[in-house]
Amino acid sequence: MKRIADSTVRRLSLYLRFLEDFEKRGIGTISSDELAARGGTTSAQVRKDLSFFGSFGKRGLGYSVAELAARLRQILGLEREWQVIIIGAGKIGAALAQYHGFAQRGFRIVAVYDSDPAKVGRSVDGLVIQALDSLPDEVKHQPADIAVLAVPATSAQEVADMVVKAGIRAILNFAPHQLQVPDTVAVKAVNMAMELEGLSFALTNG
Amino acid sequence: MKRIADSTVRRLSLYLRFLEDFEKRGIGTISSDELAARGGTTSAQVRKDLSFFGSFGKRGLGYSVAELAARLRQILGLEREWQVIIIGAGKIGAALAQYHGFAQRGFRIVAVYDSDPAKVGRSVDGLVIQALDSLPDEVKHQPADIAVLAVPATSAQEVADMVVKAGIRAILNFAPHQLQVPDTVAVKAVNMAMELEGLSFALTNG
DNA sequence: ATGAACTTGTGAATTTCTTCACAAGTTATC
DNA sequence: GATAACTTGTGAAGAAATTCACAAGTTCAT
Ligand SMILES: NC(=O)c1ccc[n+]([C@@H]2O[C@H](COP(=O)([O-])OP(=O)(O)OC[C@H]3O[C@@H](n4cnc5c(N)ncnc54)[C@H](O)[C@@H]3O)[C@@H](O)[C@H]2O)c1
Ligand SMILES: NC(=O)c1ccc[n+]([C@@H]2O[C@H](COP(=O)([O-])OP(=O)(O)OC[C@H]3O[C@@H](n4cnc5c(N)ncnc54)[C@H](O)[C@@H]3O)[C@@H](O)[C@H]2O)c1
Repeated sequence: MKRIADSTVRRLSLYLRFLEDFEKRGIGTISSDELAARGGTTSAQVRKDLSFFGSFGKRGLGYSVAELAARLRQILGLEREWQVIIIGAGKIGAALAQYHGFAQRGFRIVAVYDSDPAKVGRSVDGLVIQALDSLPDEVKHQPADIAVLAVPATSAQEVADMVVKAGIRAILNFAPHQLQVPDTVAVKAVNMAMELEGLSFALTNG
Repeated sequence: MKRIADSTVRRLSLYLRFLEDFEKRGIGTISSDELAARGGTTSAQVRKDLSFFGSFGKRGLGYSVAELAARLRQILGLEREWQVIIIGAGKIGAALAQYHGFAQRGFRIVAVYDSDPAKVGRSVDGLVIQALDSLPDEVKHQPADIAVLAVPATSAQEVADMVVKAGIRAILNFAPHQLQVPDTVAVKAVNMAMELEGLSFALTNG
């Protein structure tokens, strides 16, 4: 199978969100044009993105909202539940642990870790904070799919190394540090400072 | 001036972070190769990115770390301080307000707004939460450059409309909703669900 | 001075991504 | 069942981003 571009995957994720919206409003079918208008893209782009995976529409009519949503969930791997652990129970880690929007989308937060003895044992949103040291054993016992890193930038690399060693193959990194991991591990970074700097650039050179 | 790609700006932001790191460690000059290794890119990419703005290096030697950092700050518009307001003093809004990493990079949080009367008047990290209604007047009085939206997705569009009307021309959106704004307004979105779905895709099709 | 070892800056080549444009298929109407 | 009005799926074209490759410049050792 041809390599799928990151930008395509991001758009699929967007399309799915729109489709769920249409589904909720009881709309049965939708055209690539309507889907494109919502996402700030073009109908050709929508059709091309979908064409990598098959043909899901009906000429003259458009796409069945329910059917396309189901296919996108399948493509994105959202038909199963993913086990997520959060490392770093600080401000951002706690906010994430308390956010129920992820569970709704099939990302179940199963554990929260921290290295600070003062935090271990407390709970966040019903989850008892575990000692970081216990991670390798815990993960052996109850495997996790995705690790969310919400630790200071200075600890991010060592925590990532530990997580990779424990066999976890996907990381969502909030620390402003470029992680070095084997290329069998998928990493996505949420870098807010970078987004702000992008806005700064736009305001300066707009 | 030629339009600069978003991907280029993101990389400049990365380079700047590495340079600051090198600066701290007392390293005086650096080659495009070393800079590239850090960011997971290539030396040609680094040089091309920089070439859009001028030539800052010395052949045979590389770049002066301090000088290049200064030029990047200038290019990105980071020589001044930007006034940032946060709208929505919930879990994520509060985490952001309490985070001092932004101020360090020149993004000064000057106000926090919320529509919930129970929250208005309380403070977060020394800032008193203001009523959303007061935003237009407050902004007239003390202009803000960037609005961070940390409100539920259902309110995001109306809040964005209000912010745009108040004259703010840059938005960082945390709500999982595609904002419609005039193209004079810069928008960046932090969409964590999308990142997680990207990881789900990678794990499924890896 | 000279040569060896580096490194930048940049056109050109290549690869990747997006848009165009249209045949082919569907539905609705009369 | 003929016609009009849509819409998909997809090669081909076009645009954009990345990588190549090398002339030109710098430093250092001898
Ligand atoms: N808070 C924000 O709004 C925000 C915004 C952007 C980026 N970030 C980044 O997110 C990360 C966390 O930020 P925060 O504001 O939540 O910080 P924080 O200080 O509130 O929390 C960090 C937590 O990580 C724990 N920790 C430290 N080292 C650890 C280790 N080796 N293993 C496990 N846990 C460890 C600490 O005990 C603490 O509980 C930082 O890298 C920060 O730069 C935060
Ligand atoms: N918390 C997270 O980790 C997280 C992660 C990803 C995305 N998000 C998104 O960020 C946004 C905020 O999430 P949260 O967890 O902080 O929610 P929250 O419910 O804790 O906070 C939302 C806040 O916004 C305020 N608010 C509601 N409507 C408003 C309006 N019209 N104007 C001003 N304020 C208003 C509420 O009073 C509340 O204080 C949501 O869109 C959520 O989907 C949050």
